[in-house]
Amino acid sequence: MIKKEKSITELNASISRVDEICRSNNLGFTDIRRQVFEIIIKNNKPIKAYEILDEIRNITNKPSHPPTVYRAIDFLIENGFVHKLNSINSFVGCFHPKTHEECYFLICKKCNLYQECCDDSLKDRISKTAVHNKFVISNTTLEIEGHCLDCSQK
Amino acid sequence: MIKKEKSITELNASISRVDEICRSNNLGFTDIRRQVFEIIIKNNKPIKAYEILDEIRNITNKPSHPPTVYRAIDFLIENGFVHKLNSINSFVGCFHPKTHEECYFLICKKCNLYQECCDDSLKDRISKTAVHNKFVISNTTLEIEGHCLDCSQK
DNA sequence: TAATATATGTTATGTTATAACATTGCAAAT
DNA sequence: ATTTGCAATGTTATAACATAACATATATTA
Ligand SMILES: [Zn+2]
Ligand SMILES: [Zn+2]
Ligand SMILES: [Zn+2]
Ligand SMILES: [Zn+2]
Repeated sequence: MIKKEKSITELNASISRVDEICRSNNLGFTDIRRQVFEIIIKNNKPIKAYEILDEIRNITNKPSHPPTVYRAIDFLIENGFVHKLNSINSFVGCFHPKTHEECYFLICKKCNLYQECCDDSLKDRISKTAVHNKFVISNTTLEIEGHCLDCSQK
Repeated sequence: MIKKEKSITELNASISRVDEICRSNNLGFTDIRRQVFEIIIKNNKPIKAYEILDEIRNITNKPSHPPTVYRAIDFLIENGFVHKLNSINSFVGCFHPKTHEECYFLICKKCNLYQECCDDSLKDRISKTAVHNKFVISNTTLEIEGHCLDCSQK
């Protein structure tokens, strides 16, 4: 059920969409930010900050440092283009930025593939829990780890 | 809605319950493990590993090292006595160990108080999402950050 | 041009967590 | 009673993750 691969078409669409959003919101989609976004979104699996850093170094053949990557990640997260998976200190691209506030995740421990699962009923249920506790949500981390269909059959 | 304080009675009950569970399951509730558990549960708020380490050093007046604390935490988490909050790299005591598999959390960003919110409807909704995606859950991180009633009124 | 703001480069360090190996203490087997 | 095995802890070192602080560059705009 978790898709094995995102197609080139999907990847390009994602990049274009972010490009478009940045243009129309006057956000500087600079070279570094674009590079980091592409590395994340093309990776297909959650990727770690220092892995991104390694790729940047390979691509540019210049010295790069952690703050460069973390700043780009911060920008991408702030604007909803990328999510952080707190349970595994890794980052994933968002395939539907700006369409909702929160994204929830299924993460396969075996093959590392993940899927955003943002159904409204889940969102509603979380809202209700908050309301019931008179709690005002600012952000939600929902990360479901386990095994995808393929991996649980093996 | 988030309770300000756990009473001494509640704390003692928690410690006794863990003691009991360990005894009846032949788990070694050693001095260090007990100390770490007490520090966590008495703290009332999420506590960080190195804060625990500091407390241990204060209590014992002996050199202590990170692995000591992390090993104790691992033991406590494995047995459901303590939870890790991945979104803030902190640890909290569980006030109803062994009564269910997963615990979900409301965490106030302002006053740092937290609450376990393990209602079945939320659990069911997460299960359904997993089933719908043919996904077998091994563990779930659900951490809702925001403001509690008191803090959102200020 | 000068002033301002935004982004990036660079060095250093802070924070969180674990690997690897030595030592201790206790209990079962010989 | 000694040896063996095992679980827990001690200790050193380092890995992995993240940010502070300040310098430099680049682009807008007053
Ligand atoms: Zn998303
Ligand atoms: Zn899988
Ligand atoms: Zn719990
Ligand atoms: Zn609060």
